[in-house]
Amino acid sequence: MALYNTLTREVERVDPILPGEVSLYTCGPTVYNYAHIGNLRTFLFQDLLKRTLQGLGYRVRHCMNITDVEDKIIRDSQQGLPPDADNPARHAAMEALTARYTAAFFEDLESVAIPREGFTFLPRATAYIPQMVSLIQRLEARGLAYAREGSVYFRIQGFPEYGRLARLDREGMLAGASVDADEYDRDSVQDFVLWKAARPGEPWWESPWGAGRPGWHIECSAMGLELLGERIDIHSGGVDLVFPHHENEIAQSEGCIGHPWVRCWVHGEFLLVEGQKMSKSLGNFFTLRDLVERGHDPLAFRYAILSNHYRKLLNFSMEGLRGAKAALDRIRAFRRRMEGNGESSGDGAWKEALDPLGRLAQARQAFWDALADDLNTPEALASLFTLVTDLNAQDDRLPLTREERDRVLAFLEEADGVFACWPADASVEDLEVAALVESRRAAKGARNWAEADRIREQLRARGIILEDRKDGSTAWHRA
RNA sequence: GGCGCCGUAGCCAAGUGGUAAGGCACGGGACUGCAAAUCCCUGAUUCGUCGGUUCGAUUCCGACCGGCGCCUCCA
Repeated sequence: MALYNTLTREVERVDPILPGEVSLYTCGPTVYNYAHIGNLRTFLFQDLLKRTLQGLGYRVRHCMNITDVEDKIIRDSQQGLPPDADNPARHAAMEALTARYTAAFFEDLESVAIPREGFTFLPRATAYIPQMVSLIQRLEARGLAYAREGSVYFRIQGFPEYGRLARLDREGMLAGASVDADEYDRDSVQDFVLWKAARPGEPWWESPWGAGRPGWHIECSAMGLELLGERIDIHSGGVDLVFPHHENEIAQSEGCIGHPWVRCWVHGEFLLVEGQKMSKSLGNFFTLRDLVERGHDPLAFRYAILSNHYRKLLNFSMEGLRGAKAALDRIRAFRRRMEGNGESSGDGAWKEALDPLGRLAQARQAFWDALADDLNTPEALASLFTLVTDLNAQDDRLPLTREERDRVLAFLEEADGVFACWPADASVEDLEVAALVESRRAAKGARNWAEADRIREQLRARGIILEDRKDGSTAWHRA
């Protein structure tokens, strides 16, 4: 497995610290609203990374944080509370908001085939306040943190490595800095906050520095160190987290433990919508729920995202989403075909007979090689599609044997372990559909085409597409 | 100003110092009661532009044009 490491700006082999096991920390959501499709792209990329590692035989210990304390959460949750509301009431209001959006978040993940059970740890920031306090104290003891008026800051000057991940030089940072240096009294404007003193109207926790709440970056350091340890194989997030979030995580964590923390930093690119950055004012802001309301298949969205390389800017469009659905349908149709027993039309020119199992082995190799090479999904899918084309052609003339079909199905299942877009149809609740198909068969037998078409249309209206076969049988699938 | 990314057929997109994968859409044909699915055929003499290195560059170097990101809200 090779990945592009932001730290070195090169594609590097991943050599896990423990043989056969990869520790993976991914930056999760801030739960103050529904996730938008850009957020989802990042989570899908992380899911792809995990599934690929698993497909290549690694066990993965995956930790994703849930950020449930943060400025926007506080802003939105405290509205409507009386000015004199006490701290327990403020916490309760905050938890009500975050519980609601956390639940919505996992619903969204489920519908794009990211199961909650796939995570080893899903820590909420507010459950790790003691660990954060302890981490800050250790930084204080090492002279890397200092308190000012109830807040605590990280001293950049004490950490020479600062800026390495984002490749920022301190002079440049100073020049470009646009900070409200008045708000807090810091030694240097570049110093960032580890612990924020409570302000009126905010929920707070007790701490050695008085009432306050954690800074944004400290949670990931505290939870990562606590749950995955002092040496982590891979840490990932969206590109926008490179600076300052991950840079600051490195400073905090390594400043504390005194040695390198994460081997490989991996970042997923952003999503544009119709050529522009998503924003509510441009009217191109979408949540997954918006797409589903418009009748789109959530798995088509998953496919649309995964069929582009994670390090490239992806220009999302409805046209692209429809294209993704069409491409996906081709794979799904192929799967159904392999589940059946084959029907040869037996004539027509074609390329040449091929050895199905040999061809399959070749495609399988190419598929995994592509994924192992920095998650090259476009190439992996290309190998899958050429297999589909070749075997369709072969099956048209010389039906594959049952054993060959089963071997192909096993590979499709294996590939779906990563893409999770063409699962086996598990729905059997449609005895009704079967009954209608049967009565249509009778109508066809009587050459009553009008009735046959009427039933076809009736089913189509319910999203069921019929496929008449040469042997007189009729297969069906959902649109 | 600093750091960095991208520009390949109508759209999406992989890729390599040796002559352009794959998907969607389009068109023609086969098959079909009609469909659906599938198959066959068809599309860049060319990889933003201009130079350079080379026997040879889309791939390396330089300049330019165009689009974009980060430089303490942000997936």
